[in-house]
Amino acid sequence: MTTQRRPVTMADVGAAAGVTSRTVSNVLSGNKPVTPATRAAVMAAVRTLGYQMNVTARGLRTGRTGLLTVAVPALRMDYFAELALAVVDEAERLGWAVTIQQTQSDRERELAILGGHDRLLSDGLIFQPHALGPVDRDLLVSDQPVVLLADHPLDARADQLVLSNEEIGRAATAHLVDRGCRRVAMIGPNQDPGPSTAGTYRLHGYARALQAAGLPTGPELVVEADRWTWEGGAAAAEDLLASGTPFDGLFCGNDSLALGALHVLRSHGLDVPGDVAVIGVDDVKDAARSRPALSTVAIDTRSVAADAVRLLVAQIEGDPSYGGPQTRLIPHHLVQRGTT
Amino acid sequence: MTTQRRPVTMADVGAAAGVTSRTVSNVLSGNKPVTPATRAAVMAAVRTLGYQMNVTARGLRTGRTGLLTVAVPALRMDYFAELALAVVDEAERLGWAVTIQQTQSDRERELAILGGHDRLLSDGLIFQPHALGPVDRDLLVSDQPVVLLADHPLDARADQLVLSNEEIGRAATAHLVDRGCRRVAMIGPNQDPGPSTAGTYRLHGYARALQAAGLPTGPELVVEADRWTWEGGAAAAEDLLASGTPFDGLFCGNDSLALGALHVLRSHGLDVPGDVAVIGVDDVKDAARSRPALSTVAIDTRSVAADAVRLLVAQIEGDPSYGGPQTRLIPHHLVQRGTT
DNA sequence: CTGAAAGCGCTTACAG
DNA sequence: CTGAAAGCGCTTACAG
Repeated sequence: MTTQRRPVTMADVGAAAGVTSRTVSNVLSGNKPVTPATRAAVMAAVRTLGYQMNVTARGLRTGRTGLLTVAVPALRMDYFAELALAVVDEAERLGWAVTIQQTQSDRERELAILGGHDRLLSDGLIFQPHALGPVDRDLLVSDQPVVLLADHPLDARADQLVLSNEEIGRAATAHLVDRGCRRVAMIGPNQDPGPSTAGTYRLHGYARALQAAGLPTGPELVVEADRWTWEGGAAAAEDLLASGTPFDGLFCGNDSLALGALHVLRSHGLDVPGDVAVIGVDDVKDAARSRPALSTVAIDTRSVAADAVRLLVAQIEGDPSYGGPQTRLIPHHLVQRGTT
Repeated sequence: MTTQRRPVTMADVGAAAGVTSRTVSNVLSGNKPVTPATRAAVMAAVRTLGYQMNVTARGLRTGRTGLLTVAVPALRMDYFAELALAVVDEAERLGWAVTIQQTQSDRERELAILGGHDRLLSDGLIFQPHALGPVDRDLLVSDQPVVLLADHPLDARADQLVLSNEEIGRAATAHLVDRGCRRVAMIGPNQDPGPSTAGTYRLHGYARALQAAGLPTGPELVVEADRWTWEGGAAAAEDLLASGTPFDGLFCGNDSLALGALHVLRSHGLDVPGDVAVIGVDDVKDAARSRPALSTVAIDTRSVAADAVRLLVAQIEGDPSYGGPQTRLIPHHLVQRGTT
């Protein structure tokens, strides 16, 4: 059925319709006015010959591919998966397609993508660095349009949407204190892949909230989690319980950790929030569906994605309303549910 | 910082290194042997000038983009989101990037993507039809490499990975019967978007299992769900409870429905599996994490994705081991957990 | 409103 | 192993 014949070109269509490829191009792109009769003849030839535009050739000529790239650490992590899919959805709305790249939090890979060495077939990049930190800010300059999603403001001339991570940690912890917790543990900070991850900032906020309330802090209350996943949270909660450290509140670096920890706490017969109150960060879909439903500091990935796509497209298209690189804080808000 | 200068080309690199663009191409592609001295000179020039390959130009010349497209009904549905992301992950492993398209189960959009009219910048397509059915099989022929993920075998000359949907419905229902259920309800079948969706086939299997066991069937036991989502399952379960129809087993068309229904059943004070046993289909990530954990008929999206990518790449590359279009059944297996 | 021609930046037979 | 040149299939100033 699929005989290997030479693909139909605009010249072929033009020949069949009695015009040149230029007119075919004008008809299909709609860039230039064309008489109705010519348009009809061209469209008829398109159908007869089964013409399909060679998008690569157009891309070479126009310098546009119609593609955006979104690069996240790993899709295995619910938050990044939801974020990447939200970007796909928002971009589609504006007529752009998206390719998803995983950096695996690998420093070399992040540098390659940002620097454009691992040149991707796309017109712009939405990038969430994970292994790169403030030290690397000079590298964060590239000639490709880029929007950074950052865990802290970077001193880079690039559009960035920045989480208020310390404030998020403080707000979550303060909420636990407000709910009566006196010994608040935390699951989340990790050494790898870098010193500038969300966990470190959220830890600072956690410590600040406890100090402000005159409550105890200490290394025995803080458990590392290598992977910010459900499994990572479950394992960390097991460790925390095994350590024997008493605690009546638990702040988890994100919802995936919190949901895993919640599962373990209840499996050990603890009442949540009676024995331990639990709070996470992100408001992933599952947060509202757990039993009890998870309290969290919500980050609206849909609006992050929408802002990122809008900013990126404005850069790419040279939109006059685009006033140059800017840094915006990503809003967050507390959502109280059953676990606190 | 980002001054708009003419981008560096291979000719520029060649000029700086004292060779022509042909040699630069040979060095960067590795297609032809090059003397070490020449290679070193070229690489030095690449670094000095900050050369970045124009991938679009290469694509026009070679006829390859290095991109695959995966088109699913909607990312809002967990199963399709997990499937699309699994394709991204598996393709990355083989050195391909992926763009994700949503059809929104729209017939016109499905036809456009399949027919190649909405020509996408990619070398091949992994496609899950939702609105198209057996009636449309003639349309399922396109000149682009394609792998279909289907709810029923299509009479199309294309690679297809097909779910055994009727058998899945039968196995799930038979499991409930084995566990002692005598009045088994089902949530799932829907009229829209087409008559050939998974729900219809799974309903047949459900009915067959009940008849084989000599157990009652009937319209009052079957609740439609417009959307196969958590919310759809919750709403359907509310309807079922409100109808007053007694039931001690519940087969849901997929896990998302089942998890939503489970939530509602427990909110109404019902014991699962004591009062009602529940089973779903897919084995999405959340299935293992609910309380009680959800029994299900597991479909391994990772292996589906891996097979689809492998088949598609074999087609694209004209792999001699590729023996032409074939139909493969996607394996499934029962996973018993806490809800049955 | 349309034709003839140039050119986007690569890769690849054709020579040497 | 390398140079000079053609060509992939479009879009777009240049003429008319």
